[in-house]
Amino acid sequence: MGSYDVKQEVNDKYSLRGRVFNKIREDILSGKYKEHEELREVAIGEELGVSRTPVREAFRQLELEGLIQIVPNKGAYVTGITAKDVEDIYMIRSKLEGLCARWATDHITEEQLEELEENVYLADFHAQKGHLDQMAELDNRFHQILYESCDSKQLARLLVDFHEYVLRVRRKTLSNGGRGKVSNDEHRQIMEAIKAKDKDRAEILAHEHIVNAYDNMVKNGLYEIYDKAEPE
Amino acid sequence: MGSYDVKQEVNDKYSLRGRVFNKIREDILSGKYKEHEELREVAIGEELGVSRTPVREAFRQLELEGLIQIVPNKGAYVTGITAKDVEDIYMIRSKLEGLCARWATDHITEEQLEELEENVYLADFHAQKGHLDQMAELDNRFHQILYESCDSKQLARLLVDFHEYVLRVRRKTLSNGGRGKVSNDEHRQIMEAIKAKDKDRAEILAHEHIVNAYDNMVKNGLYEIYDKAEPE
DNA sequence: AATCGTATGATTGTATACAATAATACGTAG
DNA sequence: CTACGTATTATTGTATACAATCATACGATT
Repeated sequence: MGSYDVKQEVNDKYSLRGRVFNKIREDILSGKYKEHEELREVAIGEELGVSRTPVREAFRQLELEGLIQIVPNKGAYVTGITAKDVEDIYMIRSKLEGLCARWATDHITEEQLEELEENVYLADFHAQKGHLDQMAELDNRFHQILYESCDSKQLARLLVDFHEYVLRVRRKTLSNGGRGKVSNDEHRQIMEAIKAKDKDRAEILAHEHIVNAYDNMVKNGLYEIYDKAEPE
Repeated sequence: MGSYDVKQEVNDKYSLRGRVFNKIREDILSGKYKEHEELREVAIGEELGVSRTPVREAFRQLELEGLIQIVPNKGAYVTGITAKDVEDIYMIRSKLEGLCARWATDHITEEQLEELEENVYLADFHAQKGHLDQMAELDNRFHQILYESCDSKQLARLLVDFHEYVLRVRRKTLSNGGRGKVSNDEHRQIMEAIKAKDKDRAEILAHEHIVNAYDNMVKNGLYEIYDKAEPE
């Protein structure tokens, strides 16, 4: 029942092209390539040991994903994420995560629900111990389970994209200790709403969960590193 | 203020690559290439008078847009849209159109609001006359104005994508006379809510507008042409 | 007759060669 | 010294050549 691989069916990691794509993508997300940095086809090709062709194809896809911007006959540049972009994305995500939780309430399997419970309890433990890495891992997994159990390829694809996109920012915020516990409490409430088959409540809680995450981020001023204004 | 070109900034139509991409895309959307049809690089290249290279790059992008599916070393196939895909996309869109109307309420300019009013009145006229083509055109434009006036690149990009995606289906439903008038009445209500700066109402109305459009489509059984089951 | 294996052809994947465009540096004219 | 124009170089855009993979057909073997 409602469960398929949410991770990149497109661009299988084991083809050359897939590897090139994922590598460049990862390098942008991880911050190796800075904002507005120009990416040269030959340089990246040499680094990965391939010719320009696969690199160019990867560029076209990265452009569509919004990670780079290609200006014809000039070059490819890492897109700058503005503060407004971050806000917009979080607001959009909040709506979609709500919808996802609603649908998950209807379509989640026993196994998935159990993993969700387990996730919450485990995260509680790590929160007490202050294990930030495990917390981050469990947080990712929690949302991923929801994406898988909403039983919608379309929605899952969108949310996975946004989730990874937002990692560029979130990578900084999770090291901020305070919210870990609170965030997991919200996870628990969402999980319990789903368990109780209360779609409306699940949707509202999941929606608020993202809004809260954003508010927390803003409060801590964790995204000031990004452009205030539109990049040119 | 809040107004930039919502139409494909990516893939400028005037580069070769952009033209190739848009042409293939259009041919899929228009139904020239049927579902599950295999697209061969050389054949399409010859048809457009270009080599395989630009075609391949376009393919990679179309894959990411979800219009085709590339299986490594085999070929590119037009993706099948299932009935569930259509439903999911409409539900997702309904949420996002709601958000868009909310934001548009805050950021719309005088000029945009005026064009919105004009649009509604004009559409009323054409509805009475039964001018289906003009109705469709005005409907597109109505939503486009909202995308432009929501003042969010991120949201606008998503909605434009979905809107065009959904055209594959909608192309059939607009020829169905009944809803034209009702749809435009809903447009008017949305426009008036925005004019009155009532975000909550604008959001709800825009949301319901899409849900209604979907319900109408289902009622008329206009998407039975699509796969009932997952394509393989 | 059925099945397996091999050979052949078609198609995609990758690399390279060539063309077009843009950026830079330099030299000359004012 | 500045400004303009030209030459040079670097980089992208496109086409083509070659390699790898897959599908098909045919024939041999059981």
